[in-house]
Amino acid sequence: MSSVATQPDRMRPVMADVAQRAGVSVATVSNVLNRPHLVADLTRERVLRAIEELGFVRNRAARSLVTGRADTVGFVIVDLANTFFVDLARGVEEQLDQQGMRLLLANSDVDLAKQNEYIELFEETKVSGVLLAPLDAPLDVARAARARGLPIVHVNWPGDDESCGVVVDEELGGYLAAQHLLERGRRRLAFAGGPFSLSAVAQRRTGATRAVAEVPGASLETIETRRITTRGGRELGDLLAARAPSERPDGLVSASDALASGAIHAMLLAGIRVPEDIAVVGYDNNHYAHDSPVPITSVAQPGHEMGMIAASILLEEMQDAGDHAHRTLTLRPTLHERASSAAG
Amino acid sequence: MSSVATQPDRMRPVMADVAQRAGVSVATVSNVLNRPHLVADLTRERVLRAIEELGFVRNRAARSLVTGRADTVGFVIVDLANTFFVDLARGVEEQLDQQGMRLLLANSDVDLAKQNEYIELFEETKVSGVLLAPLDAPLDVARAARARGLPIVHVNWPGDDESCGVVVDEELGGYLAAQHLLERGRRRLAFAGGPFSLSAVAQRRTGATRAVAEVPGASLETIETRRITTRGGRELGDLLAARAPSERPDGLVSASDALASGAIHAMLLAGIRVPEDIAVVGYDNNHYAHDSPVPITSVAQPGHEMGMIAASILLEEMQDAGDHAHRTLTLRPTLHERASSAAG
DNA sequence: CTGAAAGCGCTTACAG
DNA sequence: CTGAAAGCGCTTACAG
Repeated sequence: MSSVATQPDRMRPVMADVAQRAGVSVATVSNVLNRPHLVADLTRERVLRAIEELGFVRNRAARSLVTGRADTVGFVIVDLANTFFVDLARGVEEQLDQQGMRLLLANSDVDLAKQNEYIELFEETKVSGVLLAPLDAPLDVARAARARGLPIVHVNWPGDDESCGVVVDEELGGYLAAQHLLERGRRRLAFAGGPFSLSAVAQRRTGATRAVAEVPGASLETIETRRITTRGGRELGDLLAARAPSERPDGLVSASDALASGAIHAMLLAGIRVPEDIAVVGYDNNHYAHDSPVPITSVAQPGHEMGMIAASILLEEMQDAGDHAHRTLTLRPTLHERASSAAG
Repeated sequence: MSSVATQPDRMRPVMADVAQRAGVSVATVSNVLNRPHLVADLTRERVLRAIEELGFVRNRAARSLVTGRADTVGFVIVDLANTFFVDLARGVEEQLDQQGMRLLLANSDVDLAKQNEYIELFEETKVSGVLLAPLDAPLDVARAARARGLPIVHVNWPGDDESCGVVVDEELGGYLAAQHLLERGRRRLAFAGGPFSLSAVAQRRTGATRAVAEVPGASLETIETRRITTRGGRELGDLLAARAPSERPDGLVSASDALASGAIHAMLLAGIRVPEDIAVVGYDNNHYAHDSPVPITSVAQPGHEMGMIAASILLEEMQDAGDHAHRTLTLRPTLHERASSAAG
């Protein structure tokens, strides 16, 4: 620009610079990097030294332009603030690592526009595949990208005719929670959570209903809450405390640990004993379950395992694009027993 | 491979395909995408239609190979399970969005090897800059990448002669916490946290010491814990409960909310009242602070703001590589008052 | 307003 | 074992 532009552009060295310094061709430099066994020992050492001295870093853009492949996978995550998804990401990374693939993350933050932008970014970047933990909304952008040949696997969301998915059996989770309380002798159960427009919450409730139907004399009432946070839980606890003791359930299935934690807190303050008066089961098995004044029995979703499985399905799909049969894998949640539902 | 490979390779369309279909040259297709004003209306429409019909997606690798630029920034994060860093990422993304830049995340998971791998991955991918929230360990890989011309800004870590950083004043945070307790009339303070090899913990302690030194008759004891988790907190609470009441502090500065939450839990179980017997201040202002049986007064770090600032410094560094003066920006933490330190 | 051509930094047959 | 050459999919001066 300026007339006295003496400042040399700090040029990042490229393969040609390495080749020149080592006194070989670029093909040989490339071979040292990609098929070192083809190169004579002394040549290889010379090239390696030149790379070292120059601080050469290979340009992946150029590399993958030629090979048509990338060793990177993208993961679009609906809500990183939820540690369940961080567990998922860890599982994915562990599986990918074993295949020498790298993982890049994007947080869509429960925003459909962002989710779509990140899917497109990954597609343009030519990652070799995408993992998508979507929000509860239409997936047409993902579908279009898939139609163009980008392998996409759904995580925490079912697949369809043209894609795979890995989910946890939410219905079973609700069933296990209610069944556990019934086994403990509880008969007047309540299921709390909401809004029921969230499919996971609705399915958990369905499971609880099924368990109760199997036991004569048992009943289930439904309490729809506005949210499944600790605040929602405190409102729930206050609501139960305001009832006459005979009108209260003796077992509570809560759609989240946060909700359970808030409810327990409010009930303890009101003099209701947990588990003696009301036994409680939470959902998610996260820190709320451990750190509540009364440790909470909880349904755990296998996040890490789910991530590993989703990653291996994606790898499979990336390899044999031809004869791959799409499927949805459903994992089983497990119940972790703690004080909040101890035998009364 | 097989002899009857009749299955046509599902070819992703490239610019040449679009050009052919639209009856123009690839240069014109490129112009439609990059400088649409140079192209006649009718031609542009024809090209756009061809793009649409073919489902053409631009190859970023090829693009950035030519331009030498990328519109992507990478963020290497030490621990995504800590919501503070998720807040940070949100701030970064917001700032980047305004400049039309995209953000890719990588979780180093408190693992130095991973941190280094991701820095190198981003460098090879030719992102235009990197944000690094590092672990408490040597940064030579980052330094080397910077020396090769990759702009890197430290987040939650100070800069040095050749790099910028954005940090929170940890010393001030410790000072504010202790000062608050002193103002509430507490005189026998304790600072709990650890290990002190973590510089943030050590600095918070230094701040608490300074506040206590300003008040005649006030004392501060230090309790080094093995970790700053809720479990560490319960051990801490048990330890305090085991002492004779006269030997206990009347104010506790805790290096994290998790630690404070665990300690409060254990103390309540032991019949120690919070805040009457011991007032408590936590650190981080995360969910533990809100959701504890006794809501916890806490020192908040401005994660979102920090992310925005770090991103704008990086953008600045990416633009004028020449006359950029490296600096470290220090943000002030704030105290959020809750029941755990209410006036006794 | 449009196109032919060069070139970004690599990898990969193919000769030698 | 090594190198010359073609080409991956784009963008950008430069002619016309």
